Amino acid sequence: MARSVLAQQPHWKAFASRRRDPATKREAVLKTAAELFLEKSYGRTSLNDIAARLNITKPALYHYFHRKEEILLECYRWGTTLIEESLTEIASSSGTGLEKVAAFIYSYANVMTVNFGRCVMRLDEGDLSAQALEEVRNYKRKIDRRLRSFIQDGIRDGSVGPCDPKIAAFSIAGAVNWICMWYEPEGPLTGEEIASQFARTLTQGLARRRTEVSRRTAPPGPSAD
Amino acid sequence: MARSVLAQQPHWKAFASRRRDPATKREAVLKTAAELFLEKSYGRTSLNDIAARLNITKPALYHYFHRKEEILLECYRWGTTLIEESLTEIASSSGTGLEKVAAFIYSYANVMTVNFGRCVMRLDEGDLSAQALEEVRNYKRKIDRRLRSFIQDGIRDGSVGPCDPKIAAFSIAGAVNWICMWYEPEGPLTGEEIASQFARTLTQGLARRRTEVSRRTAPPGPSAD
Amino acid sequence: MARSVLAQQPHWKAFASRRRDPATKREAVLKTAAELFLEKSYGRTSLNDIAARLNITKPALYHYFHRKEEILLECYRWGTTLIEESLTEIASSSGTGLEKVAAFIYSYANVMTVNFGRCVMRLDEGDLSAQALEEVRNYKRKIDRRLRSFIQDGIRDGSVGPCDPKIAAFSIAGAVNWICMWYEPEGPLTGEEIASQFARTLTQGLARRRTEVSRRTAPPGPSAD
Amino acid sequence: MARSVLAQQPHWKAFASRRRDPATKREAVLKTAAELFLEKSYGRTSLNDIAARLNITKPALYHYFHRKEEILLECYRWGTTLIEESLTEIASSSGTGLEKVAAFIYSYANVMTVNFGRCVMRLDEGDLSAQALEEVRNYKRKIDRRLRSFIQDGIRDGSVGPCDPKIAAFSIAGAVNWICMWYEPEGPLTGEEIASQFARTLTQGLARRRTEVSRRTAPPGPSAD
DNA sequence: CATGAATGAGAGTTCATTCAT
DNA sequence: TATGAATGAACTCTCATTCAT
Repeated sequence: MARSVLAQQPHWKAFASRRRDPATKREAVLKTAAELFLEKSYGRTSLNDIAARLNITKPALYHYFHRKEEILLECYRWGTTLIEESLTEIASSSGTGLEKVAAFIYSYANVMTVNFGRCVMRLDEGDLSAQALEEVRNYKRKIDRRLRSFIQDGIRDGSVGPCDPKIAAFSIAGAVNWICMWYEPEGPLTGEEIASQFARTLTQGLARRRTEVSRRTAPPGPSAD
Repeated sequence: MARSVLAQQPHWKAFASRRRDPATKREAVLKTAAELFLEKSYGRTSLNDIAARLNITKPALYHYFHRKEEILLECYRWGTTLIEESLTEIASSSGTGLEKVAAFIYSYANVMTVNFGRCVMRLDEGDLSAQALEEVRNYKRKIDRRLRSFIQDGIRDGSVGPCDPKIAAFSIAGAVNWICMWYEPEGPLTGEEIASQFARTLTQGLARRRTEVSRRTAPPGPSAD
Repeated sequence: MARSVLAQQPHWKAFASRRRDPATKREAVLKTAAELFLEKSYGRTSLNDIAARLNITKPALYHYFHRKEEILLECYRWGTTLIEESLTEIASSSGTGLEKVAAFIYSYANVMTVNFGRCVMRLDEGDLSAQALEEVRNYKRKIDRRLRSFIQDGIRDGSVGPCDPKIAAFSIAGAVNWICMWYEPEGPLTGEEIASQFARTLTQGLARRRTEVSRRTAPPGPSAD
Repeated sequence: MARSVLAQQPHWKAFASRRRDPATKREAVLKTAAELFLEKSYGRTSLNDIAARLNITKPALYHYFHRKEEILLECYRWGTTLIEESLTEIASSSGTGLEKVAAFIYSYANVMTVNFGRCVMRLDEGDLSAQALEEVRNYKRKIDRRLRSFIQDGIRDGSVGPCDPKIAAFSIAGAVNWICMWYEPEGPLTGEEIASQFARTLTQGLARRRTEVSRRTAPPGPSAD
């Protein structure tokens, strides 16, 4: 199983032939850009860098995007779409609030190991124009609200202990968001491992439980035991 | 109680007179730079921006720093010094591993609400030269090792449940680090509130404890109850 | 006969059309730069000066050279190539040592009246990077060694009187090098005149010969008598 | 015998005490500046460089000179004075034209091994203001005229063979001037050696004389035989 | 479609020079 | 007399963006 991005089809192959789906090429630009933005930040990534890695010339990029910032915004959009998809799935599922939180952590952590997902939380919002910033901020607020509502569900149904949902949501989301800062696709940890461990640590806490038998809230997905 | 930096003496006052303690001026440059770096990122902050906010001209900055990057590195250093101080204090204290972890979270979270502390975790390492990067990375590794050792202490002494210390440390540190991304000095939450809530949420977990009576590991500092 | 550079096609004509041989344009940049470097020195010649004389803008120069110093180094290279060509021709010719020295002076003096040749000896080596300096110095050493070997040939074959070849070479090379300091393409003296007179003065000396009949070592090229 | 400049009293010692002849200090500035101008060129020598080598501060220099260029001009003046002195001495002496030429070469070469003398011929005239340039050019013309007149004397009295005095003067002056480009005070050759060898090579020429007996025009100073 | 060429704006940095103490 | 501080002007270099082919 090749987890390496480089081991996959390199993105510039999409530009090898003149006759190729323009959508495919656009996507190739986006994937390459995301890679570079994560490697060197948006500001230090020049259009030349992107073009060079795709084996095309700089102005060719302008066939697919009007401005540099548009590339950036599109990266955000792909990333947020990924998150959105898993969130709506969880919200519609049944279970206790704590179970939903655990599911949230698990699937959100997974997204944070994918380039587009990492972009959403890692790239500097200051590079977005006012309008684009609005869009992205809205989106992030939505995620936050979802997580808080899961926690409140849990408080209500008794699966979550008493706490300030706002701060609790910040701590959980922060832990997961931070994954995008240290995760390396080539590294020793798989997304699965991280996701399930995070789900357990954050819901159960570090402190030893009185009785370790009664864990009703196991993380979804492959059990890490 | 003025929590706002802007409510304090504005930094440019340090440059009001020509003969003034140079150390004070240097510090004023640093504080202003930190502010701007957090507002707009290092890359988008020009020396002109810093100078303008201090009511001086760009080349005047070169009396206090040799290169722009030196300002950045110095911000990192002030921030890491803050962290270091509280860390050594905790390490030398007695208590269970879990208590140390809680103390770590509490005091680290507080640092993350101070500009220099925020710089350490929020600014983009890619802006540092190879050598400076080495220095900063070393420092961060040290923090991570400390936290892991506290967790291992806890596993040994039974205060912490079984877990992978590496991933657990990542999740806790991540949650706290992320504070620097959303915390606003002007915002509604004080550093204290955040710190104590985080310490509890992360050590005790979200899930309701079987019996809420037996919490032996209360966070240090003012109780948030 | 137009000896003036300015009377020729002005270099900026190469930039009249957008699609034009890039090599031609690069060469035009180089010739213009050489002119300016000789007029005002490298340090006082700004990229704007060069661009202005070519009727283009400053950043356009970066299509042809990566750094300002690269322009300088390339001037050196064109100049040294000119010298090299004539030197290898002489070295392979037959004749007494003195004849070779005379031929050296003659052809070297001619090069010193050409802009690129003048650059080699007139421009300040301190403007070169360490690596480029190495390259240029190597080259100059080679010239010096060649001249010394001709003199030693002459001492061996009896055509040159007894002397320290090192100092003799310095004096001859110095006289010729200095041409680049006073020669003006627009001036009254042609390269030919200078070259042949120099060849005779330096080989025969100023002092009147016992018998002016037996000059076996006439300078090559058109006789100046 | 310490030929090294550095082995002498370092120039900054002149500034060790507050009470010191201002003229001495001015001279120290000048000597230091000359050193640096020769090492790094005028353009690359900053006032800070000069001040640093003298262990004083930059604005202190403005007590002795009004503008940077004034320092430069003064270096030229000290140098030209040195040349002037020896020239008038020679002109007033009796002897054949060739003897005067030889004496000229000998003493001029010696000046070219002294820092202020080197400055005159090595520094870039383009750094002088229009007015200062006029002054220096005038001076150089005077030297040239002197040398030409010696040669013409020689042609008239038969000690010099037939030649174009202008070009002959250029070649001789050039050879000597060039000394300032390669001479190193720390190097293996003394000024004396260079001067006497140059005088002989340039007057007698490289070619072997029919009879080496009849050299009537020996160089002045210590014989190099 | 695609590209080489060109540009305008702006960055960090250096430095001679002046001001205020 | 001497100095630390400050400035304005200049320079090299980078880059997103547009034009012309």
